[in-house]
Amino acid sequence: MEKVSLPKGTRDFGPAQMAKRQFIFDSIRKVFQRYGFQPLETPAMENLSTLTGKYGEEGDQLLFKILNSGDYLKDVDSVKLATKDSRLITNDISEKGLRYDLTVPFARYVVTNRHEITFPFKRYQIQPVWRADRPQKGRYREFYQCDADVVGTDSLVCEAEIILMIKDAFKILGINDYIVKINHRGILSGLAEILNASAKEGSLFVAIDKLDKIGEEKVKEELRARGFDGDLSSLFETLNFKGNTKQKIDFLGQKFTSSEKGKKGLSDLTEVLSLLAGFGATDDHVEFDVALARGLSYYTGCIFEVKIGNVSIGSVSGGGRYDNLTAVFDAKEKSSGVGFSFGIDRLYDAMEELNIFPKDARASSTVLVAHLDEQSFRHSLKIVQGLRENEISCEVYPEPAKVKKQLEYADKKKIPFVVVIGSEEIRTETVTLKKMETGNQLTLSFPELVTAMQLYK
RNA sequence: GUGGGUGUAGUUCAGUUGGUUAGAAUGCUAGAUUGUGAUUCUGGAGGUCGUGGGUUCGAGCCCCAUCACUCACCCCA
Repeated sequence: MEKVSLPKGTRDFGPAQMAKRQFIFDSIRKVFQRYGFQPLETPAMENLSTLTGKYGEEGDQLLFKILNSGDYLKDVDSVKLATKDSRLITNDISEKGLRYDLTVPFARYVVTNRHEITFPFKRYQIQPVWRADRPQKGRYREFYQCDADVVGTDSLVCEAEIILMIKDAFKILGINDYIVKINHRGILSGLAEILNASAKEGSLFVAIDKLDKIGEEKVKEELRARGFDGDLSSLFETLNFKGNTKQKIDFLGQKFTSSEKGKKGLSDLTEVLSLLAGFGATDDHVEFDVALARGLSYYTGCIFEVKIGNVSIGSVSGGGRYDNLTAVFDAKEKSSGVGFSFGIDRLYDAMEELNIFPKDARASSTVLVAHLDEQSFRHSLKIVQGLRENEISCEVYPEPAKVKKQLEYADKKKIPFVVVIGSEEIRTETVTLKKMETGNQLTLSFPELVTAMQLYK
């Protein structure tokens, strides 16, 4: 057994995986830029005070904390230390933590740089985040998020554009079977009002969010366990209502006659769909799901979640509108924001499961130049350089070796073409080009080789 | 934090009620083929059976502990 290993929940990405990952990164980056978002990067670590308290009690426990440098125990109160309760001394020995998501560092950035920022500010950010929870399928301790957020406008155009960006990205990635679920925090509040349960919204939402996963009976059980003992039939009548988005909105309109929050939610949704139509887009793949609940501690408006069909992976993207994210850093700062995030690692897992990565998601050379002896090795250097001048990625086998060995190398690295140089080729000023896939080979002049390779590209 | 499952060759896994020298596939390596890979044939290397203890004449197999990995719950991308 190897003694060296990786921390739990972290992974290496070899060349084959990186080619696929970069295909996803590039596709998403392209979409973000197409919609006018600008790149931003923030440090891997933030002050712990920036991070704590933003993700709920559960989230605080999942933060990776960084031990202070130096003799960090020296000044810790000896009474506290004697309790052996590590939570009591966390703040004394750690003042930095790894970021848990990209939204909070973004809010911190907006507050720190507000004088330089032109609002509405649209930024995208593709960086790793870290969570100290127990890894399982589709869940890692280090993973990438690809966030796009707009801060400083209430316009529902942003919501509509989020839907458009998700559709665009999935089109480029070749994912056809997916659902963009949309709901509104106001609609959830409306449901709670009808049940006279506004005081314990949180546990209501967490329970109904599991509806499609565990079923109606289990949700009822959980609700009763959480103290909802009244009549639940109206709630489930609403949750189970079948129909298209417009029918759902009409149906809820009758329920929400007395709920201002509910009505606001419905009018926002209606407007988002209307704007979507204004862009000339359909609402294909978009589903209004009354049971969708997420990010309860900070979302205030529309909420989104994206699921891919026929894969065992949870949601691959999510987002929503938060009215007061920056207010947690500065009470005077109340910029409304809206954004969403792609989970790259889950997209990767889903695409791998569906086997839909393009065949040419490859990052190796197009051509390997092989040689037979010292003289042809020298000659092959000129060939390689000539190919590079024509922007064809290629490499020369770096030492004398049997042709067999050089071809095996090309085969293993999935290099599609090999140019063989020997005394015959030098004498006639030609090259022998072999296509690895078929084994066919032909004799070409150098300009013909360049043309052939450019056509292939 | 709670609960299941699995640890045997580089990798994926067999291994009978406990019985002598622990196997296969694949990969690696050398050759058949001194200008041709992937396909074919022949040979070779590679294992402290996760670790520590116990039961037994005898343990890969049974018992205990421990570690690692993995799946699920809570929560989340």
